[in-house]
Amino acid sequence: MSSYQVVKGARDIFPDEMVQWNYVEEVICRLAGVFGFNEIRTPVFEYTELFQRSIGASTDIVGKEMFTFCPDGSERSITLRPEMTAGVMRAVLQKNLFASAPVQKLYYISELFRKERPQAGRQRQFTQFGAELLGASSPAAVAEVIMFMMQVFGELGLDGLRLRINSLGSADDRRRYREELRSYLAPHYGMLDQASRERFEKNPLRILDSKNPDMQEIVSGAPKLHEHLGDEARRDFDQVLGYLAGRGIDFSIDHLLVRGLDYYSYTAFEVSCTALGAQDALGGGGRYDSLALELGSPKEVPAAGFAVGMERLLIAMQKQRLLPEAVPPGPEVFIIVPQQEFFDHAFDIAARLRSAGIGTTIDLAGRSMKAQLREANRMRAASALFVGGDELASGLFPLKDLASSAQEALSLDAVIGRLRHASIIKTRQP
RNA sequence: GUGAUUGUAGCUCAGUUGGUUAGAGCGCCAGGUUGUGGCCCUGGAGGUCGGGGGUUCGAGUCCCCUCAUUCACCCCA
Repeated sequence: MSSYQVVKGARDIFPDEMVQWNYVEEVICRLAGVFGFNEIRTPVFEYTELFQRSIGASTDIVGKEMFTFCPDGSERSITLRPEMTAGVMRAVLQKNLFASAPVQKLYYISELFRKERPQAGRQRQFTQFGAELLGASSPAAVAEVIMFMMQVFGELGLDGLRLRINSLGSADDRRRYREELRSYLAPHYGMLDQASRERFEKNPLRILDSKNPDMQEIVSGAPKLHEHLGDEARRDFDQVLGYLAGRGIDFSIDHLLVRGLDYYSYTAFEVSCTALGAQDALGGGGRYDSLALELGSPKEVPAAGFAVGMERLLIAMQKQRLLPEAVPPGPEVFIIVPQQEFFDHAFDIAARLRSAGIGTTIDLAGRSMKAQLREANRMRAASALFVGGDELASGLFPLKDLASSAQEALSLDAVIGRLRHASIIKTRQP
Protein backbone atom coordinates (compact mmCIF):
# COMPACT_ATOMS: atom_id res chain seq x y z
CA MET A 1 0.00 0.00 0.00
CA SER A 2 1.25 3.44 -0.86
CA SER A 3 1.73 5.91 1.94
CA TYR A 4 0.04 8.50 -0.24
CA GLN A 5 -3.69 9.00 -0.08
CA VAL A 6 -6.17 11.02 -2.08
CA VAL A 7 -6.55 14.56 -0.87
CA LYS A 8 -9.19 14.94 1.81
CA GLY A 9 -12.61 15.34 0.27
CA ALA A 10 -11.53 14.12 -3.16
CA ARG A 11 -11.95 10.66 -4.60
CA ASP A 12 -10.96 8.39 -7.45
CA ILE A 13 -13.42 6.92 -9.89
CA PHE A 14 -12.26 3.55 -11.19
CA PRO A 15 -13.36 1.84 -14.42
CA ASP A 16 -16.18 -0.09 -12.74
CA GLU A 17 -17.86 3.06 -11.55
CA MET A 18 -16.97 4.96 -14.72
CA VAL A 19 -19.43 2.74 -16.54
CA GLN A 20 -22.16 4.24 -14.40
CA TRP A 21 -20.91 7.80 -14.78
CA ASN A 22 -20.76 7.39 -18.53
CA TYR A 23 -24.32 6.17 -18.59
CA VAL A 24 -25.61 9.18 -16.66
CA GLU A 25 -23.49 11.61 -18.64
CA GLU A 26 -24.71 10.12 -21.88
CA VAL A 27 -28.33 10.72 -20.86
CA ILE A 28 -27.51 14.30 -19.88
CA CYS A 29 -25.74 15.05 -23.14
CA ARG A 30 -28.50 13.53 -25.19
CA LEU A 31 -31.23 15.50 -23.45
CA ALA A 32 -29.16 18.66 -23.63
CA GLY A 33 -29.25 18.20 -27.39
CA VAL A 34 -32.98 17.62 -27.29
CA PHE A 35 -33.46 20.88 -25.39
CA GLY A 36 -30.96 22.75 -27.55
CA PHE A 37 -28.20 23.33 -25.02
CA ASN A 38 -24.59 23.18 -26.24
CA GLU A 39 -21.67 22.10 -24.10
CA ILE A 40 -19.16 24.57 -22.67
CA ARG A 41 -15.99 24.05 -20.68
CA THR A 42 -14.25 26.78 -18.75
CA PRO A 43 -11.04 26.79 -16.70
CA VAL A 44 -11.09 25.25 -13.23
CA PHE A 45 -9.81 28.51 -11.80
CA GLU A 46 -10.72 32.14 -12.19
CA TYR A 47 -9.49 35.37 -10.68
CA THR A 48 -10.80 35.50 -7.15
CA GLU A 49 -12.71 38.76 -7.64
CA LEU A 50 -15.02 37.06 -10.14
CA PHE A 51 -16.51 34.88 -7.43
CA GLN A 52 -16.51 37.58 -4.78
CA ARG A 53 -18.39 39.85 -7.13
CA SER A 54 -20.88 37.30 -8.43
CA ILE A 55 -21.66 34.90 -5.60
CA GLY A 56 -21.50 37.62 -2.98
CA ALA A 57 -18.82 38.48 -0.45
CA SER A 58 -21.12 37.73 2.49
CA THR A 59 -22.02 34.18 1.39
CA ASP A 60 -20.58 31.09 3.08
CA ILE A 61 -19.05 29.99 -0.18
CA VAL A 62 -16.95 33.11 -0.59
CA GLY A 63 -16.48 33.68 3.10
CA LYS A 64 -14.96 30.37 4.09
CA GLU A 65 -15.19 27.68 1.44
CA MET A 66 -12.95 28.78 -1.41
CA PHE A 67 -9.56 27.36 -2.34
CA THR A 68 -7.70 30.58 -3.01
CA PHE A 69 -4.02 31.11 -3.70
CA CYS A 70 -1.54 33.49 -5.26
CA PRO A 71 0.52 31.67 -7.90
CA ASP A 72 3.70 33.62 -7.35
CA GLY A 73 3.13 35.60 -4.24
CA SER A 74 2.75 38.80 -6.17
CA GLU A 75 0.46 37.71 -8.98
CA ARG A 76 -3.28 38.15 -8.88
CA SER A 77 -5.19 35.92 -6.50
CA ILE A 78 -6.76 32.87 -8.12
CA THR A 79 -9.57 30.62 -6.86
CA LEU A 80 -10.60 27.09 -7.75
CA ARG A 81 -14.16 27.53 -9.00
CA PRO A 82 -16.80 26.79 -6.33
CA GLU A 83 -19.62 26.95 -8.91
CA MET A 84 -19.98 27.29 -12.65
CA THR A 85 -22.35 30.14 -13.38
CA ALA A 86 -19.89 32.98 -12.83
CA GLY A 87 -17.27 31.40 -15.07
CA VAL A 88 -19.71 30.69 -17.85
CA MET A 89 -21.06 34.22 -17.77
CA ARG A 90 -17.52 35.60 -17.75
CA ALA A 91 -16.58 33.49 -20.75
CA VAL A 92 -19.63 34.50 -22.76
CA LEU A 93 -19.21 38.19 -21.96
CA GLN A 94 -15.50 38.08 -22.71
CA LYS A 95 -16.08 36.50 -26.12
CA ASN A 96 -19.08 38.77 -26.66
CA LEU A 97 -21.14 35.86 -27.90
CA PHE A 98 -24.31 37.93 -27.61
CA ALA A 99 -23.18 39.96 -30.62
CA SER A 100 -23.75 36.98 -32.88
CA ALA A 101 -26.62 35.31 -31.07
CA PRO A 102 -28.56 37.12 -28.35
CA VAL A 103 -29.69 33.91 -26.67
CA GLN A 104 -27.07 31.43 -25.53
CA LYS A 105 -28.07 28.01 -24.19
CA LEU A 106 -25.14 26.25 -22.61
CA TYR A 107 -24.64 23.19 -20.45
CA TYR A 108 -21.69 21.64 -18.67
CA ILE A 109 -20.50 18.69 -16.61
CA SER A 110 -17.63 20.02 -14.54
CA GLU A 111 -15.61 19.65 -11.35
CA LEU A 112 -16.01 22.20 -8.59
CA PHE A 113 -14.15 22.82 -5.36
CA ARG A 114 -15.34 23.89 -1.95
CA LYS A 115 -13.29 23.73 1.26
CA GLU A 116 -15.82 22.08 3.55
CA ARG A 117 -15.70 19.15 5.93
CA PRO A 118 -16.54 16.07 3.86
CA GLN A 119 -19.55 13.96 4.75
CA ALA A 120 -22.10 11.80 2.99
CA GLY A 121 -22.91 13.50 -0.31
CA ARG A 122 -20.45 16.31 0.24
CA GLN A 123 -16.90 16.45 -1.06
CA ARG A 124 -14.27 19.11 -1.55
CA GLN A 125 -14.00 18.25 -5.20
CA PHE A 126 -17.34 17.41 -6.71
CA THR A 127 -19.06 17.46 -10.06
CA GLN A 128 -22.08 19.34 -11.24
CA PHE A 129 -24.00 19.18 -14.43
CA GLY A 130 -25.98 22.26 -15.17
CA ALA A 131 -27.34 24.60 -17.77
CA GLU A 132 -27.28 28.34 -18.27
CA LEU A 133 -29.79 30.08 -20.49
CA LEU A 134 -28.36 33.52 -21.20
CA GLY A 135 -30.14 36.32 -23.00
CA ALA A 136 -33.69 35.48 -21.93
CA SER A 137 -35.41 35.05 -18.61
CA SER A 138 -39.06 35.06 -19.57
CA PRO A 139 -41.30 32.68 -17.65
CA ALA A 140 -40.91 30.23 -20.53
CA ALA A 141 -37.14 30.50 -20.36
CA VAL A 142 -37.12 29.81 -16.64
CA ALA A 143 -39.58 26.97 -17.12
CA GLU A 144 -37.39 25.52 -19.84
CA VAL A 145 -34.31 25.16 -17.65
CA ILE A 146 -36.42 23.52 -14.95
CA MET A 147 -38.00 21.22 -17.52
CA PHE A 148 -34.59 20.18 -18.81
CA MET A 149 -33.43 19.39 -15.29
CA MET A 150 -36.55 17.46 -14.37
CA GLN A 151 -36.54 15.53 -17.62
CA VAL A 152 -33.04 14.28 -16.90
CA PHE A 153 -34.27 12.97 -13.55
CA GLY A 154 -37.30 11.45 -15.24
CA GLU A 155 -35.25 9.77 -17.95
CA LEU A 156 -32.97 8.28 -15.29
CA GLY A 157 -36.01 6.95 -13.44
CA LEU A 158 -35.40 8.86 -10.24
CA ASP A 159 -38.08 8.73 -7.59
CA GLY A 160 -38.77 10.58 -4.35
CA LEU A 161 -38.00 14.02 -5.75
CA ARG A 162 -39.29 17.23 -4.32
CA LEU A 163 -39.10 20.44 -6.33
CA ARG A 164 -39.51 23.55 -4.20
CA ILE A 165 -39.86 26.90 -5.83
CA ASN A 166 -40.14 30.51 -4.76
CA SER A 167 -40.02 34.00 -6.15
CA LEU A 168 -37.55 36.42 -4.63
CA GLY A 169 -39.07 39.30 -6.57
CA SER A 170 -37.26 42.14 -8.21
CA ALA A 171 -34.30 43.91 -6.65
CA ASP A 172 -36.65 46.72 -5.61
CA ASP A 173 -39.10 44.27 -4.07
CA ARG A 174 -36.32 42.76 -2.02
CA ARG A 175 -34.89 46.11 -1.01
CA ARG A 176 -38.24 47.18 0.42
CA TYR A 177 -38.85 43.82 2.02
CA ARG A 178 -35.37 43.72 3.54
CA GLU A 179 -36.10 46.88 5.50
CA GLU A 180 -39.41 45.53 6.75
CA LEU A 181 -37.78 42.29 7.76
CA ARG A 182 -35.04 44.13 9.63
CA SER A 183 -37.47 46.22 11.57
CA TYR A 184 -39.40 43.08 12.48
CA LEU A 185 -36.24 41.25 13.55
CA ALA A 186 -34.64 44.14 15.41
CA PRO A 187 -36.58 43.58 18.67
CA HIS A 188 -35.62 39.89 18.48
CA TYR A 189 -31.96 40.62 17.83
CA GLY A 190 -30.94 39.33 21.23
CA MET A 191 -32.43 35.94 20.43
CA LEU A 192 -30.75 35.53 17.07
CA ASP A 193 -27.94 33.00 16.75
CA GLN A 194 -24.46 33.98 15.70
CA ALA A 195 -24.94 33.34 11.99
CA SER A 196 -28.25 35.16 11.89
CA ARG A 197 -26.77 38.21 13.60
CA GLU A 198 -24.16 38.48 10.90
CA ARG A 199 -26.82 38.07 8.26
CA PHE A 200 -28.99 40.69 9.91
CA GLU A 201 -26.71 43.38 8.53
CA LYS A 202 -25.53 41.90 5.29
CA ASN A 203 -28.34 39.70 4.03
CA PRO A 204 -31.33 39.31 6.36
CA LEU A 205 -33.26 37.24 3.79
CA ARG A 206 -30.93 34.33 4.48
CA ILE A 207 -32.31 34.19 8.01
CA LEU A 208 -35.59 33.05 6.49
CA ASP A 209 -34.31 29.64 5.44
CA SER A 210 -32.27 29.01 8.58
CA LYS A 211 -32.67 25.44 9.78
CA ASN A 212 -32.29 26.44 13.41
CA PRO A 213 -35.71 25.73 14.98
CA ASP A 214 -35.38 28.80 17.20
CA MET A 215 -34.82 30.96 14.14
CA GLN A 216 -37.70 29.31 12.34
CA GLU A 217 -39.86 30.14 15.33
CA ILE A 218 -38.91 33.80 15.16
CA VAL A 219 -39.24 33.88 11.38
CA SER A 220 -42.71 32.38 11.48
CA GLY A 221 -44.08 35.71 12.68
CA ALA A 222 -42.10 37.81 10.21
CA PRO A 223 -43.62 39.69 7.31
CA LYS A 224 -43.85 37.44 4.27
CA LEU A 225 -41.70 37.99 1.22
CA HIS A 226 -44.42 36.83 -1.13
CA GLU A 227 -46.74 39.49 0.22
CA HIS A 228 -44.24 42.15 -0.76
CA LEU A 229 -43.80 41.16 -4.37
CA GLY A 230 -44.64 43.74 -6.99
CA ASP A 231 -47.25 43.07 -9.63
CA GLU A 232 -44.62 42.25 -12.19
CA ALA A 233 -42.94 39.62 -10.01
CA ARG A 234 -46.26 38.16 -9.04
CA ARG A 235 -47.35 37.80 -12.66
CA ASP A 236 -43.98 36.37 -13.65
CA PHE A 237 -44.09 33.76 -10.91
CA ASP A 238 -47.62 32.71 -11.79
CA GLN A 239 -46.64 32.21 -15.39
CA VAL A 240 -43.62 30.11 -14.49
CA LEU A 241 -45.79 27.94 -12.28
CA GLY A 242 -48.36 27.72 -15.03
CA TYR A 243 -45.80 26.40 -17.49
CA LEU A 244 -44.61 23.80 -15.03
CA ALA A 245 -48.09 22.67 -14.14
CA GLY A 246 -48.92 22.48 -17.83
CA ARG A 247 -46.01 20.10 -18.36
CA GLY A 248 -47.11 17.92 -15.47
CA ILE A 249 -44.15 18.86 -13.30
CA ASP A 250 -44.85 18.50 -9.59
CA PHE A 251 -43.64 21.29 -7.35
CA SER A 252 -44.39 22.88 -4.05
CA ILE A 253 -44.18 26.58 -3.33
CA ASP A 254 -41.80 27.36 -0.48
CA HIS A 255 -41.92 31.00 0.48
CA LEU A 256 -38.91 30.62 2.74
CA LEU A 257 -36.58 29.30 0.06
CA VAL A 258 -33.82 31.86 -0.45
CA ARG A 259 -30.63 30.00 -1.47
CA GLY A 260 -27.06 30.85 -0.72
CA LEU A 261 -25.96 32.75 -3.79
CA ASP A 262 -26.57 36.47 -3.97
CA TYR A 263 -27.20 36.78 -7.67
CA TYR A 264 -30.66 35.25 -7.80
CA SER A 265 -33.81 37.28 -8.33
CA TYR A 266 -37.37 36.39 -9.20
CA THR A 267 -37.62 32.61 -9.48
CA ALA A 268 -35.41 30.38 -7.34
CA PHE A 269 -35.81 26.64 -6.97
CA GLU A 270 -34.26 23.60 -5.36
CA VAL A 271 -34.77 19.85 -5.78
CA SER A 272 -34.22 17.44 -2.96
CA CYS A 273 -34.38 13.67 -2.97
CA THR A 274 -35.55 11.40 -0.18
CA ALA A 275 -32.95 8.79 -1.13
CA LEU A 276 -30.20 11.12 0.07
CA GLY A 277 -28.98 11.58 3.63
CA ALA A 278 -28.55 14.86 5.47
CA GLN A 279 -27.24 16.47 2.29
CA ASP A 280 -30.43 15.92 0.37
CA ALA A 281 -30.28 18.80 -2.10
CA LEU A 282 -29.86 17.29 -5.52
CA GLY A 283 -29.84 20.54 -7.41
CA GLY A 284 -31.01 24.07 -7.57
CA GLY A 285 -31.02 27.21 -9.57
CA GLY A 286 -32.92 30.29 -10.51
CA ARG A 287 -32.98 33.49 -12.46
CA TYR A 288 -30.06 35.89 -12.30
CA ASP A 289 -30.63 38.92 -14.49
CA SER A 290 -28.24 41.16 -12.59
CA LEU A 291 -25.17 38.94 -12.73
CA ALA A 292 -23.89 40.30 -16.05
CA LEU A 293 -24.09 43.89 -14.79
CA GLU A 294 -22.31 42.79 -11.65
CA LEU A 295 -19.50 41.47 -13.84
CA GLY A 296 -19.18 44.74 -15.73
CA SER A 297 -21.40 44.14 -18.72
CA PRO A 298 -22.66 47.46 -20.15
CA LYS A 299 -26.15 46.07 -20.42
CA GLU A 300 -28.26 43.67 -18.44
CA VAL A 301 -28.34 40.05 -19.59
CA PRO A 302 -31.50 38.25 -18.54
CA ALA A 303 -30.56 34.73 -17.52
CA ALA A 304 -31.58 31.58 -15.71
CA GLY A 305 -29.86 28.31 -14.89
CA PHE A 306 -29.52 25.34 -12.60
CA ALA A 307 -26.89 22.95 -11.30
CA VAL A 308 -27.19 19.35 -10.12
CA GLY A 309 -24.67 17.47 -8.00
CA MET A 310 -23.47 14.49 -10.00
CA GLU A 311 -22.17 12.54 -6.99
CA ARG A 312 -25.48 12.99 -5.21
CA LEU A 313 -27.33 12.01 -8.35
CA LEU A 314 -25.28 8.82 -8.52
CA ILE A 315 -25.85 8.13 -4.82
CA ALA A 316 -29.60 8.55 -5.20
CA MET A 317 -29.64 6.31 -8.26
CA GLN A 318 -27.54 3.73 -6.47
CA LYS A 319 -30.02 3.67 -3.60
CA GLN A 320 -32.88 3.25 -6.01
CA ARG A 321 -31.02 0.61 -8.02
CA LEU A 322 -31.17 2.62 -11.21
CA LEU A 323 -27.52 2.30 -12.19
CA PRO A 324 -26.25 -0.16 -14.77
CA GLU A 325 -24.02 -2.97 -13.57
CA ALA A 326 -20.58 -1.64 -12.75
CA VAL A 327 -18.66 -3.76 -15.22
CA PRO A 328 -16.56 -2.30 -18.01
CA PRO A 329 -17.34 -3.71 -21.45
CA GLY A 330 -15.11 -6.61 -22.46
CA PRO A 331 -13.27 -6.94 -25.77
CA GLU A 332 -14.74 -8.69 -28.78
CA VAL A 333 -11.87 -11.14 -28.79
CA PHE A 334 -9.05 -12.18 -26.49
CA ILE A 335 -6.07 -13.65 -28.28
CA ILE A 336 -4.70 -16.70 -26.52
CA VAL A 337 -1.00 -17.41 -26.98
CA PRO A 338 -0.27 -20.99 -25.86
CA GLN A 339 3.48 -20.73 -26.48
CA GLN A 340 5.27 -17.47 -25.86
CA GLU A 341 7.68 -18.02 -28.77
CA PHE A 342 4.79 -17.18 -31.09
CA PHE A 343 3.83 -14.03 -29.23
CA ASP A 344 5.10 -11.67 -31.93
CA HIS A 345 2.97 -13.41 -34.57
CA ALA A 346 -0.05 -13.16 -32.29
CA PHE A 347 0.74 -9.53 -31.64
CA ASP A 348 0.68 -8.89 -35.40
CA ILE A 349 -2.69 -10.59 -35.67
CA ALA A 350 -4.01 -8.44 -32.83
CA ALA A 351 -2.93 -5.38 -34.79
CA ARG A 352 -4.76 -6.64 -37.89
CA LEU A 353 -7.95 -7.25 -35.94
CA ARG A 354 -7.77 -3.80 -34.38
CA SER A 355 -7.23 -2.21 -37.77
CA ALA A 356 -10.47 -3.88 -38.78
CA GLY A 357 -12.17 -2.15 -35.87
CA ILE A 358 -12.47 -5.25 -33.71
CA GLY A 359 -12.00 -4.82 -29.97
CA THR A 360 -8.98 -7.02 -29.27
CA THR A 361 -7.00 -7.84 -26.16
CA ILE A 362 -3.87 -9.91 -25.85
CA ASP A 363 -2.00 -10.98 -22.74
CA LEU A 364 1.04 -8.75 -22.23
CA ALA A 365 2.34 -10.40 -19.09
CA GLY A 366 3.53 -13.70 -20.60
CA ARG A 367 1.10 -15.72 -18.55
CA SER A 368 0.14 -19.34 -18.93
CA MET A 369 -2.61 -20.28 -21.36
CA LYS A 370 -4.87 -21.15 -18.50
CA ALA A 371 -4.30 -17.76 -16.96
CA GLN A 372 -4.98 -16.11 -20.29
CA LEU A 373 -8.31 -17.86 -20.65
CA ARG A 374 -9.23 -17.04 -17.09
CA GLU A 375 -8.42 -13.42 -17.79
CA ALA A 376 -10.53 -13.50 -20.98
CA ASN A 377 -13.40 -14.90 -18.99
CA ARG A 378 -12.96 -12.39 -16.20
CA MET A 379 -13.03 -9.38 -18.48
CA ARG A 380 -16.05 -10.80 -20.29
CA ALA A 381 -14.43 -11.14 -23.68
CA ALA A 382 -16.98 -12.37 -26.21
CA SER A 383 -14.58 -14.83 -27.76
CA ALA A 384 -11.08 -16.29 -27.64
CA LEU A 385 -8.80 -16.76 -30.62
CA PHE A 386 -5.99 -19.29 -30.31
CA VAL A 387 -2.72 -18.37 -31.99
CA GLY A 388 -0.05 -21.05 -31.59
CA GLY A 389 2.42 -22.94 -33.72
CA ASP A 390 -0.13 -25.31 -35.28
CA GLU A 391 -2.44 -22.46 -36.24
CA LEU A 392 0.31 -20.38 -37.80
CA ALA A 393 1.41 -23.40 -39.82
CA SER A 394 -2.06 -24.33 -41.01
CA GLY A 395 -3.55 -20.84 -41.28
CA LEU A 396 -6.63 -22.01 -39.37
CA PHE A 397 -7.33 -20.40 -36.01
CA PRO A 398 -9.78 -21.83 -33.46
CA LEU A 399 -12.28 -19.12 -32.54
CA LYS A 400 -14.17 -19.94 -29.36
CA ASP A 401 -17.38 -18.30 -28.28
CA LEU A 402 -16.85 -17.94 -24.55
CA ALA A 403 -20.52 -17.87 -23.67
CA SER A 404 -21.54 -21.01 -25.55
CA SER A 405 -18.12 -22.68 -25.64
CA ALA A 406 -18.69 -23.37 -29.36
CA GLN A 407 -15.40 -23.45 -31.21
CA GLU A 408 -14.55 -23.41 -34.90
CA ALA A 409 -11.28 -23.21 -36.81
CA LEU A 410 -11.31 -20.38 -39.35
CA SER A 411 -8.94 -18.56 -41.64
CA LEU A 412 -7.89 -15.14 -40.42
CA ASP A 413 -10.07 -13.44 -43.03
CA ALA A 414 -13.04 -15.49 -41.89
CA VAL A 415 -12.27 -14.58 -38.26
CA ILE A 416 -12.20 -10.89 -39.14
CA GLY A 417 -15.41 -11.18 -41.12
CA ARG A 418 -17.23 -12.88 -38.31
CA LEU A 419 -16.00 -10.64 -35.49
CA ARG A 420 -16.65 -7.52 -37.48
CA HIS A 421 -20.18 -8.66 -38.10
CA ALA A 422 -20.58 -9.37 -34.39
CA SER A 423 -19.36 -5.95 -33.34
CA ILE A 424 -21.66 -4.21 -35.82
CA ILE A 425 -24.65 -6.02 -34.37
CA LYS A 426 -23.44 -5.16 -30.87
CA THR A 427 -23.11 -1.43 -31.51
CA ARG A 428 -26.56 -1.32 -33.09
CA GLN A 429 -28.12 -2.52 -29.90
CA PRO A 430 -29.44 0.30 -27.67
C1' G B 1 -14.75 25.51 12.32
C1' U B 2 -17.66 22.16 16.24
C1' G B 3 -19.27 17.16 17.93
C1' A B 4 -19.20 12.02 17.65
C1' U B 5 -17.43 7.47 15.07
C1' U B 6 -14.20 3.87 13.15
C1' G B 7 -8.97 2.31 11.84
C1' U B 8 -6.67 -5.78 11.81
C1' A B 9 -4.72 -9.12 4.43
C1' G B 10 -6.62 -6.14 -2.06
C1' C B 11 -12.22 -6.21 -0.11
C1' U B 12 -15.92 -7.44 3.98
C1' C B 13 -14.94 -8.63 8.81
C1' A B 14 -13.70 -12.19 13.42
C1' G B 15 -10.00 -11.91 17.29
C1' U B 16 -12.71 -14.19 24.60
C1' U B 17 -10.98 -10.89 31.60
C1' G B 18 -4.08 -8.52 28.12
C1' G B 19 -1.04 -14.61 27.22
C1' U B 20 2.87 -18.75 22.26
C1' U B 21 4.07 -18.49 15.22
C1' A B 22 -2.93 -12.83 14.25
C1' G B 23 -7.67 -15.82 11.57
C1' A B 24 -12.13 -16.55 8.08
C1' G B 25 -14.89 -15.62 3.60
C1' C B 26 -14.32 -13.34 -1.05
C1' G B 27 -10.51 -11.86 -4.45
C1' C B 28 -5.47 -12.89 -6.40
C1' C B 29 -1.56 -16.68 -7.93
C1' A B 30 -0.41 -21.87 -8.93
C1' G B 31 -1.63 -27.01 -9.51
C1' G B 32 -5.43 -30.92 -10.42
C1' U B 33 -5.99 -30.99 -17.06
C1' U B 34 1.56 -32.20 -21.58
C1' G B 35 -2.89 -26.50 -25.88
C1' U B 36 -8.89 -24.59 -23.57
C1' G B 37 -12.09 -20.19 -19.23
C1' G B 38 -16.45 -20.43 -15.78
C1' C B 39 -18.06 -24.94 -11.39
C1' C B 40 -15.34 -28.05 -8.02
C1' C B 41 -10.89 -29.78 -5.18
C1' U B 42 -5.82 -28.82 -3.29
C1' G B 43 -1.98 -25.60 -2.22
C1' G B 44 0.35 -20.66 -2.06
C1' A B 45 1.37 -15.49 -1.69
C1' G B 46 -0.26 -11.39 0.96
C1' G B 47 -0.38 -8.05 7.73
C1' U B 48 5.56 -3.27 11.14
C1' C B 49 -3.02 -4.95 13.69
C1' G B 50 -3.11 3.54 10.90
C1' G B 51 1.49 6.03 13.31
C1' G B 52 4.17 7.47 17.88
C1' G B 53 4.70 7.16 23.05
C1' G B 54 3.29 4.89 27.77
C1' U B 55 1.58 0.91 31.47
C1' U B 56 2.98 -4.43 31.86
C1' C B 57 6.99 -10.16 32.54
C1' G B 58 3.84 -9.79 28.10
C1' A B 59 -0.38 -5.08 24.15
C1' G B 60 -4.29 -6.17 18.07
C1' U B 61 -6.64 -5.82 23.16
C1' C B 62 -5.51 -0.84 28.46
C1' C B 63 -3.92 4.77 28.71
C1' C B 64 -2.14 9.39 26.19
C1' C B 65 -0.92 11.94 21.71
C1' U B 66 -1.26 12.09 16.50
C1' C B 67 -2.93 11.00 11.54
C1' A B 68 -6.77 9.26 8.65
C1' U B 69 -12.00 7.61 7.87
C1' U B 70 -17.08 7.97 8.38
C1' C B 71 -21.48 10.44 10.11
C1' A B 72 -23.80 14.81 11.94
C1' C B 73 -23.95 20.30 12.92
C1' C B 74 -23.19 24.39 9.64
C1' C B 75 -23.86 25.16 4.59
C1' C B 76 -24.84 23.49 0.08
C1' A B 77 -24.58 20.08 -5.19
